[in-house]
Amino acid sequence: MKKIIKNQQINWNGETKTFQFTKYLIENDSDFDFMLSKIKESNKIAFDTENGNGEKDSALNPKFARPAGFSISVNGKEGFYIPIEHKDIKTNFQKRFNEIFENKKMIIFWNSIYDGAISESLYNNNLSNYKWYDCMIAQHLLDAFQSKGLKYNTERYFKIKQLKHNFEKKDACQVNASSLFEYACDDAIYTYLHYLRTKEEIKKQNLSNLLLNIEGEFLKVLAKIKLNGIAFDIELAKQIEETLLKDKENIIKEIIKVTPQIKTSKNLLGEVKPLINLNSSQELTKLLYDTLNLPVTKENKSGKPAVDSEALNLMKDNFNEWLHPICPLLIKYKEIQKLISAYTHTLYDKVVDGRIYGDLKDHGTESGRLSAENPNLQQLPKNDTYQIRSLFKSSPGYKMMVSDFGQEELRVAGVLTGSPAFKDSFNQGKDLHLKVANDCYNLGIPEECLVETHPQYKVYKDKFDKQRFYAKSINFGLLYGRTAYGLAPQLKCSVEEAQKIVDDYFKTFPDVRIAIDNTNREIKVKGYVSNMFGRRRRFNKIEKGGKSFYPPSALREGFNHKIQGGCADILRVVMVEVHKYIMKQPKDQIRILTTIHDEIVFEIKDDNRLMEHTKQINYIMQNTVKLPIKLETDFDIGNNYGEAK
DNA sequence: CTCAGATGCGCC
DNA sequence: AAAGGGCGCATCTGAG
Repeated sequence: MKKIIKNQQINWNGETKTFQFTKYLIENDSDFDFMLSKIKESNKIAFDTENGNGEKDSALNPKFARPAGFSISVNGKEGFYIPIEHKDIKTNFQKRFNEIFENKKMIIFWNSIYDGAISESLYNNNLSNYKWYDCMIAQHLLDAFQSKGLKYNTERYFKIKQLKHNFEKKDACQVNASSLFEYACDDAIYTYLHYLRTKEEIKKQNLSNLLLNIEGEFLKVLAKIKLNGIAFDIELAKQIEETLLKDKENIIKEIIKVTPQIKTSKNLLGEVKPLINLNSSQELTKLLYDTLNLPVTKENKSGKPAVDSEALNLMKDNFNEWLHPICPLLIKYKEIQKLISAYTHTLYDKVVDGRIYGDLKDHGTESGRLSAENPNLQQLPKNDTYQIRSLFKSSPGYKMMVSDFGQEELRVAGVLTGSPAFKDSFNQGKDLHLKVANDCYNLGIPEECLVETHPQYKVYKDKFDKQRFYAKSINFGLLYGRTAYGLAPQLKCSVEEAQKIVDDYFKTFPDVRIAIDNTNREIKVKGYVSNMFGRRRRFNKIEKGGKSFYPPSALREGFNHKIQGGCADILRVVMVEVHKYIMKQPKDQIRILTTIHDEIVFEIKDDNRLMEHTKQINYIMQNTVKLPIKLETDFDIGNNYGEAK
């Protein structure tokens, strides 16, 4: 058994201390038995894996990676590396994987989604019978601002640089275990040390329940989702791409036709090409405002004339006629160009065995929401003419079922403010926006007619359409901290009139004003706000002119955090319960494919239990988190994401 | 060449 | 003092 002993100075609780680290390479069964004897007393174990590229995809995809080996530590002093497949050694230790976890209660990870998925995919044990403590998520709950890498945080907190290892060809399997094991052991050792470092602080900040019982369980669901992937229709994607490219060429021709000022060139095939790059906002600025002399309808963030679709859309005269025919054509061009660049080759390049394995990140946002990447499935266009969503389909023999919470943020806002108008509306099936308009502007609509199923409801809704629109604007503005200044353009009125509308609103619903003021006070006194699950969002003061204060954006973000972050944690709790239900069914009966903030996407076997599962899942979504305002869901079933909404 | 910032745009 | 919260990503641009 190879062994490395090192004494190293690290920062521990603010003091420099000398730690002795011992790192072992497990080479045979007697080494393995020795390791088991060394770890048997502990019920917690830090765990990390090293993997090579599989035949189909990179090591970063747990479904297709190849196991190189894994490392463990039960005390932050000794680390063991258990090799599986390396240039210099190949073992069958996969078969002894489960022995390592005997008598253990908690697994400590740095990025449990990955190592949890690897465990299930490559070691046939998804580790879900144990508690999970993910140090990366702990770190995120304590400090959302800083980077979340293990090495970065080791250097930051322990003031020591972890070993670097250059994987030849980026493939751990092609490296000798004898040269890799010290590096690999360090990952487990430092993961354990980060556990020791974060756990007291987590407790002190009342984040234990959130981290261990909510996040810990939810990460198991995310690991499963990662392995599931989602089926993608490559053939259809190529068809759509062809149409898009053809439409783009036609639009360009039209643009050239109506804008003779654009210089063109002919290539060898005789095709006419514009000499302007329509994707360059800089060149568009010159064209629109210098060459064509169009009026500036909107400025971008840095005060320069905007050339986005919104600016173009405003280039109309008093009779609502376009000031120049290029405007609508450019709007169309931008839409097509966006779809081509984001949803054709970039998507089907990611397909492995017919599926896309994107990432849902549990630590990507300050508000507690999930973020999605590679690709970002949270921003697939909706109702576009090219039907991009239909590219994502259910597996053969399955239906796609999508269920989303209706008006979730407004409901949580109602809970937060305790406003009877909100509670009353949602619990009795009333139209909240019309109810608010009725109270605010004394419309005199009988209360019972506000119920959406009442025969007179539609009549009143149409009659007071404008007032309802005002109320709706301000209800949604509430979620984002919108002021009269921002509300005015939307309501097409002056700032003074908008201010009057806001004042009327707060006069009618004082609870809302109080909730906002309380949040403001919370920020000033504590420097952070917490949502209903204890998740915090922290704020930094700014220094200006000798004064130190929280910027106005902090208030908007703080109030929004309670709502948006509250919804995000409701989703976590709900998905954990849905996942438990799924685990009780026969294998692969139901799969969670992804989630989009207030929506969960499933595929369910297309048999006689499809509707039963659908109803059960929706029941769980509505009833797991009990609030004074009930949660409701809507679902759709189809063969692809376009059909299932 | 790489990289970061700006711009713009898709979604909840 | 700013003037709507939360994201990811394609593309262009200029700097090094």
